[in-house]
Order: sequence, then C-alpha cells, then structure tokens
Amino acid sequence: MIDLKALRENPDLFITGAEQKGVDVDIPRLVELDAQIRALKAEQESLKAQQNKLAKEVGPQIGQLMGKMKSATGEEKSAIQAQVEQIKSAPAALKAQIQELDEKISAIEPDLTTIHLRIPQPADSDVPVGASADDNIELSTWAPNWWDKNKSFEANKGFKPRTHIELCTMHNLVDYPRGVKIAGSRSYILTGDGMRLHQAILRYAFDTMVNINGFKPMSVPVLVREEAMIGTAFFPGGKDQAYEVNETSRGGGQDMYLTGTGEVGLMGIHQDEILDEAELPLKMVTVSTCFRREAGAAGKDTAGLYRIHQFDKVEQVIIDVADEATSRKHHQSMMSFVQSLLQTLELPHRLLQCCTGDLGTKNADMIDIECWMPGRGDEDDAGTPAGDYGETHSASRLYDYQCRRLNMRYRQGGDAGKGPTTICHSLNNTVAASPRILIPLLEMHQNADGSVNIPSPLQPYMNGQSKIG
RNA sequence: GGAGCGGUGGCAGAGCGGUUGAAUGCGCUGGAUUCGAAAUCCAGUUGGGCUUCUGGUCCACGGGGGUUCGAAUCCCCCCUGCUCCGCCA
Repeated sequence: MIDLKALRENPDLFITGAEQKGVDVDIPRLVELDAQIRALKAEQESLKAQQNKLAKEVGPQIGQLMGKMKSATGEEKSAIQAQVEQIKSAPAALKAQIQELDEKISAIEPDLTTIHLRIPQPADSDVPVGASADDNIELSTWAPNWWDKNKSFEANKGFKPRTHIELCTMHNLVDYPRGVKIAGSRSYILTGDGMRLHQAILRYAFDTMVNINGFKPMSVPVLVREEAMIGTAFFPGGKDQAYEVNETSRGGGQDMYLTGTGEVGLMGIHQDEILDEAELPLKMVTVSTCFRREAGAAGKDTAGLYRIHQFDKVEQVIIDVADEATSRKHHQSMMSFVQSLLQTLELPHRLLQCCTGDLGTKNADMIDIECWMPGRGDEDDAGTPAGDYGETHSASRLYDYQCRRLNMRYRQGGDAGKGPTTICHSLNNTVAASPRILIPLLEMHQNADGSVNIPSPLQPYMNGQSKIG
C-alpha cells in the first residue's frame, strides 16, 4: 500500500510506476476521491466539534433540571420538561447533518480503498523498464569449475542428459499417476530417495540459515485469514492464485486461505506492532508447505516437478528500519546466502534483474536466481533438450509497501522511547523451494549410467548416502 | 461441539450512561535531593487522521452496527482469550 500523502504530493510518480509495471489502475480517480473525502471529513469534523462542545454543556444542565424535576409539582414539572427538550434539540439537529455526511463518505470509501490497495509500489529508478520476463537482464552467472556454461551438457559431461522426469522414473523418486489420482493434475508423490532428497535439501537450507546466517527459525500458519493476505499484499491482486477454504458457506465465521509462501506467516507475526528499534533487524526463516492454484498456467510446464500446486519452501524474511541503503544491503546479503548455498551444491546459476513489468505489485526491486536445468529448453532433432535456466529463487525488496499494510512500525528506544513511529522496511527471498530445486540437483549431478551423485552437503541428511541408483 | 467468564494505555489493573483519552500501581523520561547511588519527592509519558500548524480539531477502551442530547459503560453481530465438559491426531 502506498502512502496517500506521497501520492498527493506527486501523483505522476505513481502513475508512471503503474504504467511501467503494466498495472491498469485509475490513479487520477483516487486523487479525486481522496480530495472529496477529505473535504467531507473536514466538514463533518467541525460539526462534531460543535456537537462535542454542546454535549459537554448540555449534560450538566440536563442533570440539574432532572434533579429539580424530582421535587417539582405539576406545572413546574412540564415547564422543566419543555426546557429539557429545548436543550436537547440543538445537538439533535447537528446529529442529522453528521449522519448525512457519514452516508456520503461511506459511498466513496469502498472505491477509494479498492483503488488504493491496487496501486503498485513504483519500481526503483535503477530497475530496467520492460514489459515482461523477456526484458529481464542477466546480472551474473556462476558455475562450478567442472562446468562450462557455453558448452552443451554432452560436451561438458560426455553423454546426453536425461531429464529429471526420466531420472525420477528410473529411480522411482516420484509417482505422478497416483499423485494425480489422489489430488488431480499437477500433483505428485515423492517416494523413497525422492522424498529423502527433498527433505535433505530443505533441512540443509534451513539449518544453514539458522546455524550459519543467524536467522530465527519459525513455524508459521499456512492457513490464514484474508487480512493476512491483504496485509502482505498478495490480495487483492493475487486472489486467483490462492486456494480458498470456504468456511462461511458451511456456517463458519470466516473464509481462510492457503498461503503460497511462508512469507505471509512470517510477515504477519508482527502485524499491528510497534517494534523496538534495538531489536531490529528481525531475520526470520521458516519452512512451510506452499499452495498455488497456478490459475492461468494451463498447458504450461505440465510435466514434471516444475509447476505444481503444492511444494515446500524455506523462506527468509528481513524486517528493518526505513532506510534505503540498509534495505539494499540486506537485499544483497539475502542473495549471497542463496548463492553460497547453490555453490556448495555445485549448481550453475545466474542472477536475473527483473524488469518493471515482471516485478509484481509490491516490489521496488526483484532479482530472480535461476538454476541451469539441462532438461529444459527446446529439443534438437534427436530429442535432446538444449537446457535452460529455470527460476528457483526470487529476492524482493519492498521498502515500506508491505509493512504499511501490516501496520508494522518501530520507534527509537522502543515503547519507552520518544519521537515518531516509523513504518518498517521488509524484504524476502527464497532459500530453497523443493521439489523444484530437485530438477537441477538431479539433472546436473547425473552420471552416464543414470545414477545421480548426491552433493556432499546433503549426504549427512541422507544417512551418508552419496549416490542414487 | 456444549457451558461459564473475559478482551481497557508498554505491562498490571480500576471505571460499567455525562468535563474519563481514561484512576491507581509498575516501567520509562526529565528534574529536585545527594560527593555519587539507592530510597524519597515533583513533573512528564497511548496511537492515528485532517489542518489555514509555536495552534486547532476529529477518531480509537478487540472489530462492526445500533440505542441516546451524550457510550469504555446499554443492545445486536463478529473476532479472540481463559476455565470446565465432550471429542480427538
């Protein structure tokens, strides 16, 4: 959610920001509604001020008269009664006017809120302007010394690659048909070593974040209220992407939503709180099951483990003071955690600067990390895929966009401190999302006979096993 | 699922229709006292919006609606916590 004050001062910034992100939202209309509602409220407030003033005068008068009334007789009584009614009439007249304004205000407010929530955070000026993922820019690449990214898989390793789908079948790592039987398309069952590898990478990623990078381990709800989805800015825009548990239709108090990322739970923790500056930055990590409808992705990446409805993800979040330089620094460090993780797993990858059209509504900046997946890309005449990068991580820098919605603030010196409260800045990044990360793990570390080497950091999590198959 | 009792400022905890945005205590900040500290005393200490901003004003006592000239206080709905019973991984 953007700051309305900032919008008033510089609407063009937000209009341009929305255009660059390809978001269709009527910002001039909001500016207009905002002016209207403020004028109405100002008018209403001055009436309320009069009302409050009168109420303070009227109260004691009535009290006094009521006192007199008790000892009064017949005629006196009705005279006092009339006086009381007289006194009451002035505030009553004000009340009608206030109510009238109330109606005007509530006629405008829903519209205003709807537009307000949809205005995206303008991208930072150093984010390249572009329409879609095609305009993203490669920032850097990394590969282990045994891999030359300019050569084909076969040229690097001396044999043609099997896709992860073939490898999974070969070693019984995944059971797709039975997964689909239970839960429909894009569902799967990890079996045997498939499940073990899945758990190993999650544990490795989680432990690294906690033990080495000093993040606080958390378990958070994945079934949440709408407020949490709106607060974290996944709603209203992304409502199509979330599974809904429709409790109200069976008489429950509220509908719930399955989160598509642990970010929702982590960010929701300190909603509506004023944090002590001394306890910042908050660095938290969680591992949670993520649910995505993948609405609109029909026919895309239908095979394999790439695009699925349910997966597990280790997610990192940082909440800190409102300072651009600090946010940028955290952004870099959160990416570096991932880079070193991928390096220890010997997975070639690249950093991709997302352009404005690919940022999403809430980000000022986003950098994706993509791993090389030999089984992706176009196939040649012999049916061998060329390989391609596939997104495995996404590092977002949000400034105060999310925390403003969540009403998450901090103050110097904490509760006892002085000075104004300030809205926090937040950032988030994937650490490891599995089973998608199994794709490069299996495909990159496969041998000519189809067996797969397990990277050494994962071996302790697999009871010392060094190879699948 | 049933029954009962609650949700008030950073915390604890009063108020239960009228100068109450809120007693009191704790905490915190400043001052006095002291060589200094403790103790003591005095003062201050909720958040947010609008504004013609050394000021004015409105809103908020879980959330929303209602009654009333006036609501933290009465009524309705929802959320939520605790206790007991039931069920249960």
